[in-house]
Amino acid sequence: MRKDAVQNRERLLQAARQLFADRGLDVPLDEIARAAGVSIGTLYNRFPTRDALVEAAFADRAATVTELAEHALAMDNPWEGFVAFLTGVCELQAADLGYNDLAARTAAVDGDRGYGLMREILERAQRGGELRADVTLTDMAFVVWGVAATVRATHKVAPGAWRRHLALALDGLHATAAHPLPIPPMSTAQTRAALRDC
Amino acid sequence: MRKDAVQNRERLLQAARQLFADRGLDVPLDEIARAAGVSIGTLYNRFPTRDALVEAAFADRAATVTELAEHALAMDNPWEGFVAFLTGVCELQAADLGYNDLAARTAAVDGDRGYGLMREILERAQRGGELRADVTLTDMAFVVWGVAATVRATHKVAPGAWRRHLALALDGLHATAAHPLPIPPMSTAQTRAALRDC
DNA sequence: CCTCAAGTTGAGAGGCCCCTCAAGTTAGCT
DNA sequence: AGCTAACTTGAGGGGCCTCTCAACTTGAGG
Repeated sequence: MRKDAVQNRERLLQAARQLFADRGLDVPLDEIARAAGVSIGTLYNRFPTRDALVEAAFADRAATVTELAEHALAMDNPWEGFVAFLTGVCELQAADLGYNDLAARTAAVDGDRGYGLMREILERAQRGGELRADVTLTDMAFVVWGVAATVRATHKVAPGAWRRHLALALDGLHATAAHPLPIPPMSTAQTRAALRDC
Repeated sequence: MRKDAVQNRERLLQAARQLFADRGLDVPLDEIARAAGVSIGTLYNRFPTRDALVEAAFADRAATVTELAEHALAMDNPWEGFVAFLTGVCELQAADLGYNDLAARTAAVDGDRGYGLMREILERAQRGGELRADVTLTDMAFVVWGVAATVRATHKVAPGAWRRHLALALDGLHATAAHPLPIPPMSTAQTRAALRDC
């Protein structure tokens, strides 16, 4: 790849990250091109689809989440690790409307990457006895969807409100709170499908 | 108003209710007109803005919610009343993607109407000791936003999944689950503003 | 310095949606 | 039956966004 192409790619990614962060994943692409000081044609040269751009813009996050997960597993108290992990992910969401949108389409079940770690975090916390035994990995989607919705609604007027939402959700996941759940968890296939359509 | 105008209004409302229910609040208006067998111009004659149409289409819901609230207050067990009310509202959301969208912009704090009843339901449940004492009316927005997000994501592939989400949320609202919350509740002004921008 | 593959450009076609308004139609009164 | 205010119509202008492609420019190897 020619070096000017590399540079343009980098500028596009930076502009995209900025605009995604400020306004969510559906910023017009021509605005990103303009912000990058590059023509719309170049944007399409470097990133043939919006998804390609989004993926490239947030490529680093997978590693970040993995770090969070490892850090969580390194904590002594399994429940606190669980809480720390979810809090960490939600902090990423709250800090970036683009990632907030993306997380809602990606949550939890992305078995491919470091998310296998999430299963460990969850199961360890269950073995520790503080996380209720009847929740599944797929239930984590509810947390992410919920917090994502709260972040979207409140980021302007009450940033940080999601922390209260998350705290309430976590209390609902604590073993001491457990009442029998009305229906079985979603299958991973269902969850995957649900994530797909936003 | 001329009787053909009345008839067209009615047809439009029916078409709108159907399409809103199936596809959410942002169906193209011309599609609604087409489904009603009427021109787009007529739609604009009857309903000058999208909001006017939405409001008319869901005018009955306020009464339904009030009924739910009264029914909840008539229950012996305050907590069960609280649960029944939230479940009822969420059932409305799950049954109609349009109302699901609308609820997310309307939740809880709409002091004007029968929602004053919601405050009663909540406070009664707190006095009863089963609803944690540190939650506020504004916290109900988290439940509605969360369930709305889950309904949107899962209605096709796992309808009913929201019941599990709601059950977990409710467990988090139960007094036995209460751990200190990290931040104070949103003010009603904040909540109102948050509801405004989606 | 020359060359050409690699890269850039931006106007424009196309899609979707909103909203208007001048021309045509009709209900319902007299 | 005639009249008029009320109503309907739908083509069309406008905005916004996506995506393409023929013409142009440039980096870098020889």
